[in-house]
Amino acid sequence: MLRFGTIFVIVMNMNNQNRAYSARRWTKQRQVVLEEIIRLGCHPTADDIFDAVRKCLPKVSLSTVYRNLGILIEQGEILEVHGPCHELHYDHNTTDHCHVRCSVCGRICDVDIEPIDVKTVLPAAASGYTIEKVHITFTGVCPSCAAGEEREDEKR
Amino acid sequence: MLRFGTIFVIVMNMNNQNRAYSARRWTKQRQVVLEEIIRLGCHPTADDIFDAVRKCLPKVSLSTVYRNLGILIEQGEILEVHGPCHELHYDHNTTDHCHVRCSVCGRICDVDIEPIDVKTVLPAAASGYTIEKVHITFTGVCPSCAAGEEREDEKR
DNA sequence: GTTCTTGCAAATCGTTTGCACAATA
DNA sequence: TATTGTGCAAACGATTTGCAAGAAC
Repeated sequence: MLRFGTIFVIVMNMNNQNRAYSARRWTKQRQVVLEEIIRLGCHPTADDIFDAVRKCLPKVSLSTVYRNLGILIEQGEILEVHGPCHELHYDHNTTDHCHVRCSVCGRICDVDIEPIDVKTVLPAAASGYTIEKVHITFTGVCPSCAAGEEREDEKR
Repeated sequence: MLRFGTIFVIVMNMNNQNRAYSARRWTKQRQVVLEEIIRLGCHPTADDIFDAVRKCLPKVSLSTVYRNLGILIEQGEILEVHGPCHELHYDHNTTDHCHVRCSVCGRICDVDIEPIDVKTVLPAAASGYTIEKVHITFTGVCPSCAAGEEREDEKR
């Protein structure tokens, strides 16, 4: 899926034949979804976000959370991150950065390294490709799991 | 999920209380699944593999394909790769390598670059983490889609 | 007042599981 | 012959969609 950042409003309405433009309304639900992603920090799943949002807005529905996640992604406010399982995680840090995924607890954290200079590896890498993005994800054991790894492993 | 390569036989039977060991049988279905992944090349999905296998074995079921994909992963014969959508792709190239994902056609290809020297970025990257793996995925437009991109885009 | 957004329920998609029968070692 | 693997159907979890009522502009 291509992402267009802030020009989403045009993309969003490609099958809305009669109108060239459709404005988004800023709703309480969307605001709380975004706030909770930021507050929760370490890359929550849709379900984590749903639980958090429900504390503010008890009547919110899961589909509203999903719809707003989609909108926030298109607006470039958040990013999708693939977790170790088959669920997506959401990240409010939209700058270029990498992720570390703990293979024990499954938590995903940001890595603030100097982005590897992709241009130096690209020509050999993918001849003919026009590269738009690079995703780098490390998998390993986080400090807290390393400290108590036996215990963590026994739990599963 | 941790992978243990060829020692899977022990891991596989953790809840098979009475036996310490369980041998895998080499079935026609498993063989064809592996053959088709190799033949199809460019990282097929479970469904692609199912379609291909069905041409050899018309009565095969999708669950058999999934079960054998799981077994082949545990045996270290193939790898899972996250695609652009919510489906998994499978890769018979189990050496260290990167992927390029075309944002137009969605195809995933291998990138044979000299793996970036992870050790040089690691200490700063994830202090305290014991890194086991690095996944690098490029997103871009492949040569064939770049040539006919307008047409491809119109199709959707 | 228009039309975007919501909440609900039902649908969908990819994947997994339970079970009786078939195949492998 | 013992036990693994299969095919089928039904279950599953994550996500999406249709629709009528509600909210934003």
